[in-house]
Amino acid sequence: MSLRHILLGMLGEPHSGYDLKKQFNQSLRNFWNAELSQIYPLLAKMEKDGLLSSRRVASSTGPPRKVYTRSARGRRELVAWLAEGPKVGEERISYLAQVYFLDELEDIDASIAFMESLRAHMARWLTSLEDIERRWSSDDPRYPYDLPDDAFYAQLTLALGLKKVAANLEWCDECLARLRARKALARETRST
Amino acid sequence: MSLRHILLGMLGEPHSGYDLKKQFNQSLRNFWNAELSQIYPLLAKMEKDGLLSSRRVASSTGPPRKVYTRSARGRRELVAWLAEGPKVGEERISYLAQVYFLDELEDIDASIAFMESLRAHMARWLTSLEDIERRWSSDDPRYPYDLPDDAFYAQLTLALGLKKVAANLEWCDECLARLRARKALARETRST
DNA sequence: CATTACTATATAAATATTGATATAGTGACA
DNA sequence: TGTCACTATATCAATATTTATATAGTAATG
Repeated sequence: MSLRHILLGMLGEPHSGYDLKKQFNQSLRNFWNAELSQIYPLLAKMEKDGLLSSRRVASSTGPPRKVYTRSARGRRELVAWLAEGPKVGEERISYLAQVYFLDELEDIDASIAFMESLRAHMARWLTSLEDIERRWSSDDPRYPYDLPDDAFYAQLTLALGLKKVAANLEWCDECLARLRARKALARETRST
Repeated sequence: MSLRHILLGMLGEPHSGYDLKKQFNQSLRNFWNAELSQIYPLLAKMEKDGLLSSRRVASSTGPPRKVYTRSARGRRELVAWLAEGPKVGEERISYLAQVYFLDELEDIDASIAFMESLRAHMARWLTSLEDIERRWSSDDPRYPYDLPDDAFYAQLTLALGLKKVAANLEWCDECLARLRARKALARETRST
């Protein structure tokens, strides 16, 4: 499991469950997502296990917030996870599984529609990553060089995100070209 | 959930659970993995739900195999999943989460070691994808053009895999260059 | 004929994850 | 005052997933 470790990483600063969910939606989404209904019980369990501590904080905008911070033990567990080395080979990419079985659609136009939709998703995703980059670079004039540690590593993940989404977009275009060629070919074959 | 649909996709041809696991290890691994202990009960459940049918087949190499094939209903469910459009935004990439929190390691040499290990993983991965491509292209002289439907779509996923892993590898090199520059900078700063 | 390696199926227990739903405070607006 | 939108915390039930383990046949080796 990684969510446990991801929360430990996020809780170097105090945050409430609701806070954390917002961070997932804004940036961690790009490599991991979690629902509130998973976050709340996990925070409670991790506190029971001595990895986190919590306190109530009054709020001006709503009910009192329960903010968590990681303990020294929590930090050790996070560091141990990083020290184990990169966890490669556990990736999960649903849309690729779909493409793998796309021949089941029979109708090539349906495949083309699928791929156009995927392309649109990727284009939106790219825009959102570019927005993040713009925001970060206007927040910090040193961007992307000479950043403090946390921003430095976050920038690295963003850089990979940009590269990969751009590769995806290119690939969608190539797929569409090949699908259309295939469609034309099928038409010719039928008419001869 | 997608494993259910992935199994439906794989069971256009009859396969045993053991078979399916081998296919995961060989190629689906690149976008999804599953253990035997998940596959067996799920196959049983899907059969109970009328999505699959099974029969026992004697084997010359070991105990009798239980092979499953999808039913017409199973195929409809697969097609419905594809028709819903691409499932984007559910990706899970553990190693990127790790990079995001790599600043917790404090010691920049530990970060460099992490990234070198990641680079080695990516290099191996790239080799294995290139092997698959070589195998496919020697199996089918028409590769990668003019392929039958199933091979055509499988080839598309392979093409994306190659693109993304290559992008990852490039990115690792850039990261390493930046980490080393950062290390040199830290040394200078300390000595002045 | 004992051991090892490989093929094959399977279950149990523990965890993780999703999807639906409940509850409540605050601020704005009609 | 009612109600809508938003912030916030939380639980339940249903599923999905991982890790460890059990069982057995076949085939080759010594």
